[in-house]
Order: sequence, then structure tokens, then C-alpha cells
Amino acid sequence: MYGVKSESDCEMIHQDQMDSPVADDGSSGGSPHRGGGPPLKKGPWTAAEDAILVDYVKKHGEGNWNAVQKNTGLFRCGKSCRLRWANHLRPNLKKGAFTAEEERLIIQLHSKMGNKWARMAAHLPGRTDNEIKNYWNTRIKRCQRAGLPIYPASVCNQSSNEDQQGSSDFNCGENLSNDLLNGSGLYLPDFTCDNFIANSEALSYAPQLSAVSISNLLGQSFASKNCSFMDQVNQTGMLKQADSVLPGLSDTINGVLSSVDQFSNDSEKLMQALGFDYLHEANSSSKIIAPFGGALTGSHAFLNGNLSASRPTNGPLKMELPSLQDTESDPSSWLKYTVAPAMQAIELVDPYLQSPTATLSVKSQCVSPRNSGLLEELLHESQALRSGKNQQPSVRSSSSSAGTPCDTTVVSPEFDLCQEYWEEHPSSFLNEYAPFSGNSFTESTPPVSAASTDMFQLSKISPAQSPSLGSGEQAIEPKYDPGAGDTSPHPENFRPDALFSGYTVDPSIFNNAIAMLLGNDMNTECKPDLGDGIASNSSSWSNMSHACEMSEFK
DNA sequence: AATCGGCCCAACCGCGCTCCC
DNA sequence: CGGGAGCGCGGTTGGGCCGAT
Repeated sequence: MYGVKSESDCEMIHQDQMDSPVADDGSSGGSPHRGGGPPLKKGPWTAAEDAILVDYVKKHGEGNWNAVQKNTGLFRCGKSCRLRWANHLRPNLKKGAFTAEEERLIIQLHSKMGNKWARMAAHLPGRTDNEIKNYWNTRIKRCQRAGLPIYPASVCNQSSNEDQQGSSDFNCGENLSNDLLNGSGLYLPDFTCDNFIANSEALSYAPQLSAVSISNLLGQSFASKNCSFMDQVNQTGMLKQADSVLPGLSDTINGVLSSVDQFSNDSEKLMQALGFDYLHEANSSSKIIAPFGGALTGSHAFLNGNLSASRPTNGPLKMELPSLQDTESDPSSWLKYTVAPAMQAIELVDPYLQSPTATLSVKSQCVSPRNSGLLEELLHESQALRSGKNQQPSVRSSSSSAGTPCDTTVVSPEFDLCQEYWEEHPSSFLNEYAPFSGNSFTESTPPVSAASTDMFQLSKISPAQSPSLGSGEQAIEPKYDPGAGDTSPHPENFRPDALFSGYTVDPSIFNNAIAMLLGNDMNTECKPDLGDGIASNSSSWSNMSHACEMSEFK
């Protein structure tokens, strides 16, 4: 490893190390390897080196690491010495696997802090940031592979409670939004401006998707119910940015942003205002936000440039979507499968955190005996998933299926878990799973355009609605023709926000809810970044009455 | 038994912050 | 005030280990 294989190699510095200007500069601020001294050794530490370092620290204490080389003749930079000491040599270090309690704590801490390994390590005596980091990276890999949630429900619930009580020393929303969402690369990109614009540039029909932002905005707001995202939403002006993508809503937005706050503490009211009250289970503690997840995760997947939603968004099924009278779709019946609210909040934030396949896995026979989210249990669920997959074709490309316009995506293997059920119970599937239909992100999901076009196709609007669309865009126009009496659902309705409106009992309610969500503190900072294309093409979305008119299923 | 692929984890790397001169 | 030194942090790398085939 690193060119140093044994202790005997200590005296032999490899040529590549010799060639490097500084074997290990120790810090950006100044290299300990200055003035033509012997090149510093890299690679694994030997027992002799450890002994030297330990002896030095015993005599001089920690700190002043660059002095180690000077005083001991150890050909290691101070940085390397510090790392070695901190991670391996200092006393009271715990070695070995993390205990279950430690794992829970790590998960909980990460849900609050994000990738602040050092801070997390401070809560875990004897554990190093490096250990925690490695553990977490491993965990993420496993979760991704298994399509399982990274955060067990209990963890985020606890975080939520702490936030609501103001007892946490950090804010779940803040950290999720800043650290989780942006920091690790697993999480939500800054979709509203950065990713969104990037995608917009890549796709000619992206402007229409500006409206997707509002779904995210709304969804983020609802996510705040469980993970205190509302603070972040307010702080970052995400809601304010909605005005940039929905200029026509300026008045509405300008009017009531301040009223958003009340909903951060009273999302029930908001849910009802949005016509989602039927989603509430009798047990208020089990309130779900799945429909928002549908809107959200769909848009989210798009925002991540990853999507494989072709199946669940196929037309005929959409007609069944609002039906909650289906036995399968009875809230109480499918709530029993539903992961805890907080977990769903996480889902809303990031398709990585819980893909729909993860949801499916939970709903399927592959239910873990526990749901603590510990690695061991993840393995269990992963194995269960695999066993489930073994009963079905392992990989299926939707391009080989019915040939729907959207079937350009390679469906994740996990998705096959629900394939048969999907085919047999399309309506109930949609009712149950559609909320996550746009969120089928897995490792097998193509990173950008191929998958995203599914969503984009679903999201684009007709020329009538968007006169600015060129002929080129028409190549991907939906087949639905309202004028021709086509009773197929308009692809517009597959837009996350259309789904959103589809659930709306009353368009006015929807409007009011939008108004309440998007307040009046208009912030134009983002406007220039959004670009002319979006601004001009968002006209079709600027009048939300259009969205309300899409409430065909009310 | 050999090969392969995934996992683990120690270490490296670059960046940024703080302190001091 | 500016620059250097020291240090910490988070991300990444890559070799060894181990189980599966």
C-alpha cells in the first residue's frame, strides 16, 4: 500500500515519492519538508514509527506535530503524525466494530449533522472521525445497493422531535438541507437554481419544468413537517425563488410568504388546505405525505437527473390514481406498509435515501424483523430483497416493454419486485406507489438525460400551453389530444405539480394553499440565474389556474 | 484451487480556518 | 493588514482481505 510494504522499506523512499515535491506537505500552510531535508515517508506506519510517535507524544504532548520530525527523526510529516496519533495511537481508542448503540448514535447524529465526522466523533468517545466516516460510507453503499433508507424512521422522528422542542444543538432542517442535501453528493442538489438550470440547459423543453420547482418547494415545506425543513426553506429563500420560476404568481407569492411560518408548526392545516386531509390516518402520528412524495420525488428524481418512472406513469394508470376507494388504496390499508412519516420526509428530500424500491421492499415480504437501520439489519433486508429479486427477472429494460414513449429507462432490478403486482393492480399500485414513482433511482439508473427524459416527457406541456415550444420539442409531444376527444390523461397531469393538483379537491383550495406556501417576501436574487428561457417559458405556469384546471380527478 | 469482485479501512490529499509574527 | 505556520476536516484512494463463483 502506498509503495511501502514493509518496515524494511522505511529506509527506501520510492522514486515516485522522491519525485513528488513534497511527499506529504503536512499542510497547505507550510510544508515540513522544506529546505532539502530527507523526503518524508508515506504509506503505512510501522511499529517502530508508532513507538517513536507515542514516545514523543508522551514527552511533549499532542500538538506541534511538525516538531515530531525535527525532534525524533521520524520521516513523517506533522500531518501524518497527527492522523496516526488521532486515529490509532492515542489512548482510549475503541477498536473493532461499532456497537449497535454506536451505530444508532451515528445514524442519529448524521441525520442532524450531515457529514460532520469530527463533530460526530466528539459524541462517540474512543471513535475517530475516520472510523465514522468509513462506517457511514459503507452504510450508504449498502443502503443504495439494497434500496433501503439510510435513516430509519425512528432516527428522523427523534430529530424532528428535538427540532420541534428546540432541544437539539443543531437543526435537522439546516443540516439536512445544507449538509445532507448538498454535502455528500448523495443528497439534494441545489435544484432550484443550479441543477435545475443545468438540466434546463441540457434539455430544450426544460423551461416547462420550472414548475417542478414549486412541487419541490411545496414538498420541502411538507418535509419540514417531519424534519424541520421549513426553517431551511425560509432561510434560503427557496420559497421566494418560486416566484422566479412562477412569475405569474408574483402577487400571490408576494402576498403571503409570511404566513408560511404558521405551517411549519401546523402542517395539518396546510394539508387540509391543500386537500390532503384524506391522507391523514386516524392516528395523527401516522400522517403521511406520500402524495407529496409523488410530486416531490418525481421532481426530485428529475432534479437529480435520474429517473426511471416510465412504468408507473403510464397513462391508463393515472386515471386510477385519485381513487382512494380501492381496497388496496385505502389509506389505512396502505398505511400499514408505509414507513414512518419522518422517513418519508427523508424520502422527499432525496431519492437516494429511499428509492421507491425501498418502499416496495418494505411493502413486500421483505420486511426486516427490525427497522433500526443498523448495518446488520440492512444486510438482512438486502438479502431479503435479493431473494425477492431471484423470483423475477433480474434486470428489465423498460425499453423492451410496451414501447411507451417514456420507456427509455432501464428499470432498476429492484423495481421488478413490484412488476407483477404493478401489472395486476395498476390502480392500486399507482395509489400506493405512484407517490414514489418518479423516484426510482438506483445504481442502475442512468445518470442524466436518458432517464430524465422520462420525467421531462411527462412534464412537458402541449404547444397550446407553451407556444414558445419549437417544432423540435414536438417530437416528444404527448400523444394525448384533448381536442380529439382523447380520454387519456394528459401527460401534463403526470407532472409532479399536476399530480399535486390532481389531489386537490378544489382548485381554489389549491390556489390558496400555493398562496399560503409562497409568501410575499419576494426575492429576486435568483431571477438572473434562472435565465430568460425559463422566465419566458414559464408563462404557461405563471397562471396557476391552469394547474387547477388540471384537477381532472377531483 | 483459482479467479473475481466487493468490502474494509488506513492513509493521503486538498482546502480552509485560526493563530502568530 | 498580510503572509506563513499549524492544524483540522472532509473527500478520496488503493491495497489487503474475504466470500462467492
